[in-house]
Amino acid sequence: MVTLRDVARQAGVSAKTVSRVVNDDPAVNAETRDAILAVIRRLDYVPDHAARMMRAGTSSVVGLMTDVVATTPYSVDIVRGAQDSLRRDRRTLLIANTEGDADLERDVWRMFRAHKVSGVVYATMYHRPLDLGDPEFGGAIVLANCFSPRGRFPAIVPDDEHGGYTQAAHLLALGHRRIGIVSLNPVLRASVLRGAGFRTAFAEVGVPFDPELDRPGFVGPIESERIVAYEAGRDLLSRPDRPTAIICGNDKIAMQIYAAAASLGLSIPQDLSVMGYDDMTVIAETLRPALTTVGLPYFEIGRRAIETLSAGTPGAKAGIEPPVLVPCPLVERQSCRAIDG
Amino acid sequence: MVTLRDVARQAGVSAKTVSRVVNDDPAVNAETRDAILAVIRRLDYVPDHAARMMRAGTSSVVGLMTDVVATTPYSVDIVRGAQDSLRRDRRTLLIANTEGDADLERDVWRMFRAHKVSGVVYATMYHRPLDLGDPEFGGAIVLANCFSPRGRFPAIVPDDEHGGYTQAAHLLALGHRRIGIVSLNPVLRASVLRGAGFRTAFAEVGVPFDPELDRPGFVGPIESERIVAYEAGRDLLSRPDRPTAIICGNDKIAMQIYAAAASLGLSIPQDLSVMGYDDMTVIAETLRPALTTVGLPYFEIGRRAIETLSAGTPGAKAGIEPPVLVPCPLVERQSCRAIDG
DNA sequence: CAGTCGAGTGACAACGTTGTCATTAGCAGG
DNA sequence: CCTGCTAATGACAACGTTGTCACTCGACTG
Repeated sequence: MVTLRDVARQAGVSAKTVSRVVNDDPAVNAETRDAILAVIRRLDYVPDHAARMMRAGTSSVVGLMTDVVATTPYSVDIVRGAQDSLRRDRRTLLIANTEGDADLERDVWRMFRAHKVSGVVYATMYHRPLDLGDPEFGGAIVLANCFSPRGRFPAIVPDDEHGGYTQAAHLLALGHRRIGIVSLNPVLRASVLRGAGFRTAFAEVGVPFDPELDRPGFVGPIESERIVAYEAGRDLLSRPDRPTAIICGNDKIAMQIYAAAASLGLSIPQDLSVMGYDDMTVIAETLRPALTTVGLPYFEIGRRAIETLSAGTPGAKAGIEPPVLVPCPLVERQSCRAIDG
Repeated sequence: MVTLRDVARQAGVSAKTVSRVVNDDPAVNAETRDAILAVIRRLDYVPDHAARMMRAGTSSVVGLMTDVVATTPYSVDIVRGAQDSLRRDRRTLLIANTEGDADLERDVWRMFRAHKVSGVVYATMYHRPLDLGDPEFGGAIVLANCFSPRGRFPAIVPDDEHGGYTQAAHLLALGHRRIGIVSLNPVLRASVLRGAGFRTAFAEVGVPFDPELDRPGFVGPIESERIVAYEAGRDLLSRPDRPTAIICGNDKIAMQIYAAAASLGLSIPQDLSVMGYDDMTVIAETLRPALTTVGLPYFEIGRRAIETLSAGTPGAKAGIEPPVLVPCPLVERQSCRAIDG
């Protein structure tokens, strides 16, 4: 292994001078610097992270803790977003997931302490409140896709309310007035927020919100919920005054609405416009016609989480700060069209 | 920060003795050990990773390098599998992705060296050959979901050939004889291997392989390919001698086959059995009827990769060793049924 | 009883880096 | 010429841990 001293010996300078060059200390003669850089390249010297970390008392590694990665496949974009942001200053990501186990979580905090990570992002795989307890962690903590009830930690979450508004507003702008809703499990925060968004949009154009047209697409306790969007869709679409558009709680629901429409001989978007949520490309781009939907900005959430960390919130905040809301963009494809006449 | 010396002082012993306790060295008096453990718990002492790493010259961290995480959402299960295996010996995962950029990849190798990772898993997001060049990395390297052309590194890959065999054999066992195929982009290795699997299964029951019934579901260069499974499906299903079952290259293709069948008034599984591949639960469990498919064992691949690392292959192997094949299990749901008569 | 052994423990150095402080040379101002 | 200054560099210690070696103290062997 090539060390600072090896480089120093080869370059005929002291270790400290090499250290200065490595750390971009301006107090080094230009010629000396060039000579040392040449030796570094020749020997392919890489500074030892362990030694730096020991001296510095902190490391260039950021911890990422997740609950369950499996549930929504695209939520890993939080990880990609975080990495994208870290790469710029050559920092890296130490990842651990807790699988929802409290003991494991405590171990992970300990491990993060052992590694002297400079900060921790706690990311959940669906948007929810999170009580972090007291992690006894010295560095900064940022929540991604979740938020602490009393606002103790900075949090970055998707703007579900505005996302719901976007769904409804787009269909209303296309002239739809009878709009069905097949929503997420109502226990989910996202479901509640989006509902509020619908209502705002409906109210803005003076369309009454008809509870008859609002059905849950999932039933049962979360984690073991069952999707019933197909039945809900058939039900809505069999009504004499069937809706001309359906807002879905996610793209899976939309997928079943497509099937329900097909089973009743209805074509999308001629007879029915469908609006999804999540922008799971696997579904949205594969459906025929491709699905117009609202995206979950996971990548951006991950990126912002790291930036918030770097901005340096030292430890838990005493005051209450509301979560940062990241907008959910409309992704237009072919499943919505303007209503005739 | 609580150090070994703090614990030692509190317990009235030397630092070395505490070190022994922390490292499960048996040469410590039982009472001394208990006393020290009590102090450790009381002070919540966590051994400093940096210092250990510096002494040891290696760390308990394993590097995971990926090309592009985004493409297939479930391939992140490789990460989960790896973590599952690492957790047992309290090791952790340092993750970096290269986004396919060679410069970035070189940086990542350097970073891994700086961190003295004990080994590296290189995971690709679809099954493909990978030429690693000469990473100048001292530790063990294992490939996951990819393999080096000359077998220089141990590799763990899905057994696509047997997966293809499984798809065909299951339908043949149900009595199907006219079986259509809508396959992956033929440039993919998986596509070739599975094709060989089909042929074996067909040959075993003496059914001729009809190239007329074999259509690509994707066209165009990879990364910008276009899915045409819907058209391929309608085409196959409009034939006078239409197949009674269709084998799909993945679950997205299956999804379009469902749509194609619906557009022609055919019901699944009464009129047509459909067999997927990948077991993307988002699709397979949401389709009506739920999709019978073959799973990609990403979790297991990740787990085995770590185990292979731990088994300790020191550096690159000179000899050629074939990749380890992990079976792709049949996941039965409701989209295939026995043929009448 | 002297010598040997093993169990238990501690002193000390070393890992690679960087902060602190000291040192040198060169130069401007008095 | 001396003082005070800056730019450039180096000597040294310290970060927290653990391997090496040495030590003590009973117990056992011959």
